[in-house]
Amino acid sequence: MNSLTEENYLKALFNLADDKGEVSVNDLSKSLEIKMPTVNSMMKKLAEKKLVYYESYKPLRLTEKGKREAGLIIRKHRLTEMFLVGKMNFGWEYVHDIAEQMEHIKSPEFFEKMDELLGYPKVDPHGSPIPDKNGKIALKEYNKLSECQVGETVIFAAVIHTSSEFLKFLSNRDMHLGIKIKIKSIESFDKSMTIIYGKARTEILSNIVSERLLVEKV
Amino acid sequence: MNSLTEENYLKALFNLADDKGEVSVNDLSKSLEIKMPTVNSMMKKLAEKKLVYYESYKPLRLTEKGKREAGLIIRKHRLTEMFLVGKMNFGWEYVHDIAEQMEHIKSPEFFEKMDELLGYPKVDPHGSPIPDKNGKIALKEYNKLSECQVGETVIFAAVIHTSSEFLKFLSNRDMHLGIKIKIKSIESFDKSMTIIYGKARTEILSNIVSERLLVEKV
DNA sequence: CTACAAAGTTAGATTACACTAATAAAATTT
DNA sequence: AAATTTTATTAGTGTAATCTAACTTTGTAG
Repeated sequence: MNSLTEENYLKALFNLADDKGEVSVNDLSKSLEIKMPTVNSMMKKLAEKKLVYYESYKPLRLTEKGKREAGLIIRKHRLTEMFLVGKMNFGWEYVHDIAEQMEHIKSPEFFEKMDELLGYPKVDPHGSPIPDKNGKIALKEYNKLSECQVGETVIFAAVIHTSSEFLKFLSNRDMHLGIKIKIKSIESFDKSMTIIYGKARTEILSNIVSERLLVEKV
Repeated sequence: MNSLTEENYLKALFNLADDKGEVSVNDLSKSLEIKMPTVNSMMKKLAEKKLVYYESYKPLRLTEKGKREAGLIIRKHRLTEMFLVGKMNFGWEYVHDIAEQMEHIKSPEFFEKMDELLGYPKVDPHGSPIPDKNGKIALKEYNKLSECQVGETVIFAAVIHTSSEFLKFLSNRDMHLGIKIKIKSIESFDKSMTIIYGKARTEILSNIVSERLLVEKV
């Protein structure tokens, strides 16, 4: 059994992994706000437990076992978020901090029940996929809204780097997952984007915003 | 803010307190399965934090502040148990272990929402009172079934020392909170009790069992 | 009322997880 | 290619929460 601390390292490793699955000690240190020497020794410990491949001065990688355990923690986090929004009427901007604590609860039955009551959802309230019972995560073929062209119509599918302020910003403009968005124009000097959605509603989004919105092409 | 460990000591102190509010180091040690010297030093720490009155070789007592904080943890525990039974369809024998973990979650909004969704319940699924938002617990005037007389009719109101095996034992016999129980006879040699309840159902309960059932006189 | 047992305390060791300071390796800039 | 910066590691320290062993105080049984 892994400690709460170990679980937090595993989750951060999973979330920071690039396409090769590699993470630097430095990035992990910054993400967890824990100094590098502490991270370094924890990596040796996780390597002992066969959760991480560790070699001096090389990037870190989760083992299959590590990926599985991280995936299961993320599964608990995202199921909880879904439950809080779907069954307890929380707004999507309030659920992260609670899920951050609930994800460490040891009780397969509890999360099984949540999953069942929710009807086995595939994504969480922010559009992120929920890993399956083996910790496997389906990777979605989404595009950033910022990379779409003028004239395209897309479906708003997920948000990345979901701070509660940003989520409130979206809610205030009635921008919910699933809505259709048409790109009316893009300013060349700052890449700000004018979009149309809902009942002929128009908004101008800065590039900072459009980079955080993931969409599906129709 | 108290650590998870400190919270567990506070809760145990609250639950073990006798009518004077006194707890011995020894009892606390046994209850937590933590050796006496460890308990001893933790008591000094909690005394520093004004949560416990501590004097060498004297029984322990929670301060008002300590009682409040313990009560609030128990509130979270019992609200969770109620939620698991009432909103997630768990049997009453399965909820203790999950609540034991959830009671440490820091999020007033989460428990507020639970309370609201449950319609502000006064007792948990085992009949134990739920402390209010100030950690104050209403004390109930229940009697042990074992102390009732032949011929009396009482209402089953709560269980004490609720192990999951014992709760299953009761469920298997359709003995749920709120049912009427009539005492038909008591054997003098072992105090075993023959009762009638439900649809003219008869059962014989050992004294061990009847001591754990709390009832209200009608 | 003394002796022994039970309960409580003190002292010192251990483990997990964090830190700072110093050092070493790798990457980048000039 | 050398110098500099960034990243990574090692060594040593601190705190929280646990333990065992040894000692002290309190309560009780003869």
